[in-house]
Amino acid sequence: MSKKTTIYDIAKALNITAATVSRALNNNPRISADTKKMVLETAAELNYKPNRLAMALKSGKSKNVGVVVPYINRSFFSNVIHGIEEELNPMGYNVIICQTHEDAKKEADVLQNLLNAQVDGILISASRQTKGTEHYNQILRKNVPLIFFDRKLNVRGANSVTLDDYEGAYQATQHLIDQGCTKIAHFTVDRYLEIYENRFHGYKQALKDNNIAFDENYIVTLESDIEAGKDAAKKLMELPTPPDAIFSASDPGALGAIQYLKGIGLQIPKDFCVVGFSNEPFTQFMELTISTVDQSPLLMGKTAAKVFLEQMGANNVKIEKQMVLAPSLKIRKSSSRLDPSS
Amino acid sequence: MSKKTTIYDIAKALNITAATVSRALNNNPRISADTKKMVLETAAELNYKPNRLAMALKSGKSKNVGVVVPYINRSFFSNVIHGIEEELNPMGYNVIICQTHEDAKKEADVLQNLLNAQVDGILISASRQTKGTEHYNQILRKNVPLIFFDRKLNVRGANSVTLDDYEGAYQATQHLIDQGCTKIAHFTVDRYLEIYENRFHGYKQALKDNNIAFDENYIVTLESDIEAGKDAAKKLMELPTPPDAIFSASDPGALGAIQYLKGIGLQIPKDFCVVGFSNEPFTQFMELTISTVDQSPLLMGKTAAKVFLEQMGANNVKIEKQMVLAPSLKIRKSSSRLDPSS
DNA sequence: TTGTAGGCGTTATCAG
DNA sequence: CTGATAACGCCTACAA
Repeated sequence: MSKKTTIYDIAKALNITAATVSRALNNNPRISADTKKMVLETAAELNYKPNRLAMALKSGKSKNVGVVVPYINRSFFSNVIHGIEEELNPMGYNVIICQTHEDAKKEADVLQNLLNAQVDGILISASRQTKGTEHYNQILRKNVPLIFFDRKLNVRGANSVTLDDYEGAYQATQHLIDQGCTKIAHFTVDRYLEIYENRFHGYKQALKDNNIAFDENYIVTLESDIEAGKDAAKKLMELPTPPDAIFSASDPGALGAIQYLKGIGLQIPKDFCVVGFSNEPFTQFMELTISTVDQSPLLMGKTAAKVFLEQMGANNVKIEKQMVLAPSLKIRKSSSRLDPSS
Repeated sequence: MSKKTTIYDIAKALNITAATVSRALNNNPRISADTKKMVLETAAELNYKPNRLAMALKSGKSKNVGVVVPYINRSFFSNVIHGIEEELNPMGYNVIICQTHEDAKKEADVLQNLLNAQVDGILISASRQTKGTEHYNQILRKNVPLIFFDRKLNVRGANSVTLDDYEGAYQATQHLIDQGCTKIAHFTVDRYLEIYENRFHGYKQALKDNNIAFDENYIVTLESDIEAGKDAAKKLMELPTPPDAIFSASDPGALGAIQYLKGIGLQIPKDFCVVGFSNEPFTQFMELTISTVDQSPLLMGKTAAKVFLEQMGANNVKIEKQMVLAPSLKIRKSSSRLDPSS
């Protein structure tokens, strides 16, 4: 029972040839109903399962796609992956997941590895350290579809599915202004990445549209973690004119800030308002729930997957699609002065 | 540049045969240093990359392993996967991740799918609905190593890496008793699964060892989510003799209970102590940090991966290993009457 | 409708 | 040390 049964075993059992078995199994019209039935029956009896490796080698299609993310254990990314799988598994694709740990070298490695594994496509959210685009061109040169999601780089021939980060940041900032905040600081992460750059611009534009002067001192660049958020908030509060609100491009940054501000006796949202970005689960679990911008990761994953499927469907026609999803501001306690409902 | 270069291309370029090229590439001793050098050089020039599919078909080893979990977007599981990848990627394995959504049928499907994809092994945390073990036997019959982690079922020939849930529960309960609690309730999830059954027994034994009577009314079975936790806490507090502590087998359950208890005016930990299980990230982010039992998911993943590698190393020798990891109680505010630090 | 033969890219077993 | 050949499991012209 250890040896796997092949189409040859079926052929032998029926005194026919493997080619005929293959046709029966593939709904090839050039076969009689009788033999087809017999083949199907004995295939079931012998518990035949096709060897995907052989099919892949023959067809040049592995039915595997690579998904590359900085970290798998981040709510946003694992939910995007969830969306990708939901769309791709029913179409017979398996998903190979790789992490870059925000390391450009590691990213190049896993991409090469995926290429060697003959994946049919690659969906990727670029690592923060990635600067060049040569790895990506190499993928496209091999005619492997490349789809960026969330963190894109500008690569000709690649598709992308991103959030309208500008709009999300604009809404978040406008919301803070609507709450009566006038000295709004901004936490950014890495403006080399479009997503953070766009959030910065959305923030800036909202200030401008409300005739609030932009103050460079209110911009802090920090890692996306709680400790960094605390430090950054401390730094801001030591300014001659400390801010009265923070729009953070990351949720952990927002949480750290909140913890620090409460620690020095400020009341949120009465004295100070905070809005984050990403809608990480913990933002809802806190007693003081945190306002944030939802990125609909599930939808992003599904959309990226659909773009890939289109690409596969289009015979040799190169599609170059840039999709942008709408953000959704979640107003919660950390910024709700006017309407204090959850 | 679209066509991939094969060993034949290298052979042609050097006027030698593909077999020789193969030997050069594989550190086969039966080859001259000269030709080897030339092959390596032109391989680099032509940008040759081995086709893993072909190697897989030839060798019968795909260098892929399947990892099956209920949900990928749960901190515990995504960290286990993280650990698995960290161990397996350096050994040249790719990880194919599948989700069951706690659905036994889906689980059977993905397992079959992984088998068809010729994975070299399967690491799995069983879905809650899975009752039979026939799918698993089928895997073992094909000589594909099967390693359970966390949620195991008893299958002969399979390996497992689990947490000492009994011990974790015992420690948690003993800790509550040490805080002066005497009427300790228990939230369980699904006692068909060993992990929950063991947590239940650990809880029970700790009571017994402290001469506290076991009360069936204090046992509530609920889904692992916040709303269910609230409902369950409500139910408990409506008992003639409500409890003064809860040991919850899940963190969301503990959080829901805390939210309900605070809602009715109880002070935690002064009036009521709560301990959860899993050390989900949010348990540390709350203002009222939640005591919980850490399952060291990263270590669990690495350990499961190592068991797999051992299995692959052992030539035809069947190993059947049951590894048990030690739990680690994290004492936080939700149960710290005596030492109010952290 | 079915059989034959060749090939996908690689490696292993023979000879030479 | 190197070359020829077969094989892994499947598919597909082409021929019968």
